[in-house]
Amino acid sequence: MLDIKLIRDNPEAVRDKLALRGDGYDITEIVELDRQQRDLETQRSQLQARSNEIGKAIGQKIKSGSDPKGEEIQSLKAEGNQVKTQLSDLEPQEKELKAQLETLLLNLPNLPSDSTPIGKDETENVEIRRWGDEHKPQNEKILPHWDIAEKMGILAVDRAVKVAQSRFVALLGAGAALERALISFMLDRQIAAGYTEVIPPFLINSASLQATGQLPKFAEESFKCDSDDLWLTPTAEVPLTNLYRDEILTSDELPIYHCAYTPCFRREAGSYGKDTRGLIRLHQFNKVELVKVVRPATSEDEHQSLVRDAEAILQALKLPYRVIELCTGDLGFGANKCYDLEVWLPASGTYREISSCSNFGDFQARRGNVRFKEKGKKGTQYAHTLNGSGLAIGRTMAAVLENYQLPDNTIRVPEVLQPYLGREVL
RNA sequence: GGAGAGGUGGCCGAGCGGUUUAAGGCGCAGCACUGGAAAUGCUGUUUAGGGGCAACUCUAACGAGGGUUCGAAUCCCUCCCUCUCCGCCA
Repeated sequence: MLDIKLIRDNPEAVRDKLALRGDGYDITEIVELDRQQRDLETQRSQLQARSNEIGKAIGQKIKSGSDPKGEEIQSLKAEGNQVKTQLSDLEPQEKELKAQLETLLLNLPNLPSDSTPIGKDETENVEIRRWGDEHKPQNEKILPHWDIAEKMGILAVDRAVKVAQSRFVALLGAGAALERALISFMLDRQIAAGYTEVIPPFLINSASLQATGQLPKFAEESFKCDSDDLWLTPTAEVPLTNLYRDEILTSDELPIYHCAYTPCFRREAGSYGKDTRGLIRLHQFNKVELVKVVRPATSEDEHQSLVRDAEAILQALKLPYRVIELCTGDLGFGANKCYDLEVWLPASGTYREISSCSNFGDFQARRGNVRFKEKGKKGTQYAHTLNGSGLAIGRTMAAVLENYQLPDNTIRVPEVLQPYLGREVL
């Protein structure tokens, strides 16, 4: 959520920044509603003050022996009633304005950072660096990961669809073992890099989803448990960031680094027909996520190191990848700056997103009321939140199945995974 | 799921219709005392919004939301959460 004071004081600057994301964001109504709301608030609090005076005066007069039925008190009561009538007229108006304002603000995306490249859509994203060209497999007859997996008997698609529906899979035998090895490996690495592991709830309430930005705008992307105010987690970003919702942290608690393995559930609405085969786009997938809660002054550096922590996994697995910086037109709703890591998938000859590392600034902290207090300083400040995949497991599995494929339809196990799997070939 | 008890400031805990402007304690910070410390004393110690250049000032908040009243932490209703016992359960 953007700071209403920022919008109030610099509407033009906010407008210009939002325009970099594309059309359709208008703050005119927000500015106007804010003005009306403050007018009403001033009136209301003056009436309230008078009402408090009257209440206090009656109390004192009764205490000092006045007749509660006497004329003096009766006329005060009459005035109290009159004030109350006026208040009961203003209050609902102000409430309504506040609710409208809140809705508009919740639907407004974050402002892109000054350093985010300007562009209209994904075609104008910027490649920052590339790693591991020397590890790209030279074999030209590499099977897509779904073919090799079915040949190996480690992936059951049709049977999983029978159990759930399309875009669900089951892993068997070495497939399940590889998935589990990847999870353990990634967690171990990120813990060694300084992240504290968390196993959070996988069902999440609405307030949490609103804080991180999935609600209200993107309700159709998540699975909801109908009879409860609970949703299946779309990413561990939500439960991890929300651990600190409505808290005032002390400055020595920051920075907070968390990593977590969770399954992730997404409806993938609007992507019918896209990536229908394999492990790329599923309603349920596993992910190891990184989340940071930091001081504002450090968040840009923390963002860079977060990206490096995610990259370290790809490097350890010797999977070729590139780092893309998203342009203003492709930036996610809550991010002010974002890098995607894209892994090389040789069967299709493309790079595919395997991690997305975003800096949210105080956008989520404001929605979720995550604040901290600097020792010796007055008042509180919003923390900055960041997160990134470290990494998406299913897509990593796909990348391993393709980049480590051997001509005899077996898979060489990446060196760093061998201790987890106890073998060199699957 | 059944029965009961609760939810008050950073923490403990009193208050159960009117100087509560939330007692008292603990903790924390500053000052005094001290060679230094402990102990002691004094002072201070929430958050958010509005107005003001500022000093300051008004409003709101006692789990959440409604209601009764001139006035609600206190009474009524709904919901959420915690604890205890019983049942069920990995």
